[in-house]
Amino acid sequence: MDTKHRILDEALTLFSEKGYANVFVADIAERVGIKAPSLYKHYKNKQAIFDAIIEEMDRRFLEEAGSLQISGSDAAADAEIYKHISEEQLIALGNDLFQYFLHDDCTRRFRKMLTIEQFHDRKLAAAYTKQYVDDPLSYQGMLFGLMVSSGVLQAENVEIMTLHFYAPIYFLLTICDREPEREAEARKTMEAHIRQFNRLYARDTKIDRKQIKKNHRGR
Amino acid sequence: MDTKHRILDEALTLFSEKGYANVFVADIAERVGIKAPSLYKHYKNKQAIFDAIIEEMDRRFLEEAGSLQISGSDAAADAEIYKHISEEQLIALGNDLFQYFLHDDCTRRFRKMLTIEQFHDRKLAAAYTKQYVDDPLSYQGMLFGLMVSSGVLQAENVEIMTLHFYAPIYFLLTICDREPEREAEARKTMEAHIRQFNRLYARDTKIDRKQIKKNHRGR
DNA sequence: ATTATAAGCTAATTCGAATTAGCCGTCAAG
DNA sequence: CTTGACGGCTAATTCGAATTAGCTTATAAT
Repeated sequence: MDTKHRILDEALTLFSEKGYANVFVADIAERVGIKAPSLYKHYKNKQAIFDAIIEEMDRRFLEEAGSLQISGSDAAADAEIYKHISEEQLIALGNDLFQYFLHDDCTRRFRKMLTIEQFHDRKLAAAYTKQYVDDPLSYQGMLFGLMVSSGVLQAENVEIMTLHFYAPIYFLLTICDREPEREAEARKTMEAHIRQFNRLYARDTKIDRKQIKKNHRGR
Repeated sequence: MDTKHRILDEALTLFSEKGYANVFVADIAERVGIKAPSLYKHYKNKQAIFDAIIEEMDRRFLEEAGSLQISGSDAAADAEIYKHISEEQLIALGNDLFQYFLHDDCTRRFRKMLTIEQFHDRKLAAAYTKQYVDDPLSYQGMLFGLMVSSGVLQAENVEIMTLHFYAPIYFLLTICDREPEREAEARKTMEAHIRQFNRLYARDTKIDRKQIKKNHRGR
């Protein structure tokens, strides 16, 4: 009864490496440890395996929607935290994002598969955009909105600020997907990115920083 | 004699839409206006067509290496220009990049093809990284280096500054590749991005701006 | 004029990969 | 005990797409 699930798992691995069209049903079967015809006891055909993966990931995505992106904790708690954010916390946020996207095996393989298949049909394109563009921007935008309104960050256009935070992370991520050996370099770059981001957007000048510290203590 | 070239052109179009494996030799032939077997008078087989595209684009890329990214003019001239850059020129630089990447039909189709095929073999991965990561960063890094040393921009880490400029543009580009109907929105976002980038990185405060203007007149 | 070559076509051929047929063992429910 | 459904296997079958064979015409060089 677990076979059905293992098929999805191995199929996802293969699809993410070679793309749907280059994976043979027999390859998937072999990985699972059965023969190709046996697969058909579990799925109507090859396409059905693909569709099941999409469905499964959709489900998983909805489940995780609450705890989204950031390590544990609910939105309300996040809100409190991000009103008093420090540079180190910002870096932690970036690392969490990176860690989640790169080392959650499921998301990593799924993202690679979508990267390959995104031009095949509008559904897949839309899924990609939602997961890796609109949702991260909207969630992080919310966080940065809080930081701006609580005076931690400058009152610049928040959407662009979010883009400035997220786009470099996304960019580094795609590099790692393509050439995993560049991950260490990418991590360093990301930390430098966030430190510089913070330097640029934090309420500036040494005087202002003191002001902020006062504010913090005051609460 | 032109057929040979038209085959590459139509093949590139199809590969960029469906990926190599999903394109039939007969599809390419039909587009060209011949029958499938006739293709073999020009190329040994399907793979050879793909390889020829890669070669051709490599060649084209080397040719354009001089006039790279930016509209006309050689590096020396660029150097002079970018010592005195204004916000509007920065926006023009972004627009040029965008225009080139999105609306040069060849690069657009080639990029989409590489996006689909990048995980198939290290050669393709390397080509992608070179064209859309390392080369743009190194060229733009050179420009920003000039701007920093001539005092137009703040003395922040230039590599990260370049990342902050380019990553959002790359990000918007991938959105447009996937969903071309979002291009207008992306262009607006890009302009806002560059204005905010400039606000963040330009030698700041009104006093400083005056200082820069003086410097400009002085030369 | 003759011939070689280039470039096209139709009609095979080949071959690989998805899918189907039909058989078998296991095991839980009755 | 036996039966049926579940999940696996081997041996077809099917089918689609790449490639090859072999013929034809046009054109350019000898």
